Amino acid sequence: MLINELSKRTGVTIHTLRYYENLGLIQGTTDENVKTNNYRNYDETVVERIEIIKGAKEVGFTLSEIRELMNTWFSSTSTQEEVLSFFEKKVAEIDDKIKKFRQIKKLLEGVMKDIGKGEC
Amino acid sequence: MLINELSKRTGVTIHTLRYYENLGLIQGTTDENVKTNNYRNYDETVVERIEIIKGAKEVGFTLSEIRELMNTWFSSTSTQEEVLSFFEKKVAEIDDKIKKFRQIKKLLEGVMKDIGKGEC
DNA sequence: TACAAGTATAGACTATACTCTATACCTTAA
DNA sequence: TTAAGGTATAGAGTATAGTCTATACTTGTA
Repeated sequence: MLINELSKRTGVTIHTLRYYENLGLIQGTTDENVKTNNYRNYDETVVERIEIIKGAKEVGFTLSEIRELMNTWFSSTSTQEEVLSFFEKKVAEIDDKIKKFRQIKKLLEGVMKDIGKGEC
Repeated sequence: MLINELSKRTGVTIHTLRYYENLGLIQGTTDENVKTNNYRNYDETVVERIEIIKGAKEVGFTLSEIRELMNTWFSSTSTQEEVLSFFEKKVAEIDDKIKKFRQIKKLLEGVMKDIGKGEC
């Protein structure tokens, strides 16, 4: 698919998709048979990558962290140990964030309970 | 305490503290008896507010969301219903983020398991 | 009293993640 | 074939959240 369809499929604007492509987060392929243009084609794996990007962004990863994560994921130059330790680090970070979320949530719910009782 | 001590107590730089004060996230008081300067004093409640800011930032709230949250929290102009619905909305957002974190974590752990088995 | 260190204010600068504009070229349907 | 709409590239502009610099005034200690 071309960039327009990719944009519609993912809900990400064309501008942002090009921005991601410049950063190396996604990669389209040009058709070797067509020499007249430089139109890039994007397949289903690109759609998947964008879904990963969207999810990872929502939970607080920066674009460069996401690039690092995906490069590690899809790379064959890293050793198993490198990949494992990178992912373990990320999982630990996620656990930490979940813990912080729970604390804030508890705090908010505590205040809500007090309000309900008219103690505020 | 003055801004230097506040900075040391909270681990937030003086520059950032002034930035927060400009945004209305914290508020120091000037001593009425001292007319020669405009030095601001910060009490323990300011330290607490900064701890709230730090926590909320870590779980992905923007500074303006935090300001809104704290204004609602400390305000007496909002009705109970307003405060409750604001907090309920935030708790729902947190639940959503925790869910997303779990998904990403599961994804990462799935890959790690595959790597462990040598399936990658 | 001199001077180093602290404080306040304003404004410039930076990084991240877009978002938009200009320009130019390509494709396709009427 | 021409005009509308799609695509690529470069670069400018925006918002958020700092971070730094310059300037000027204040305070406390030697």
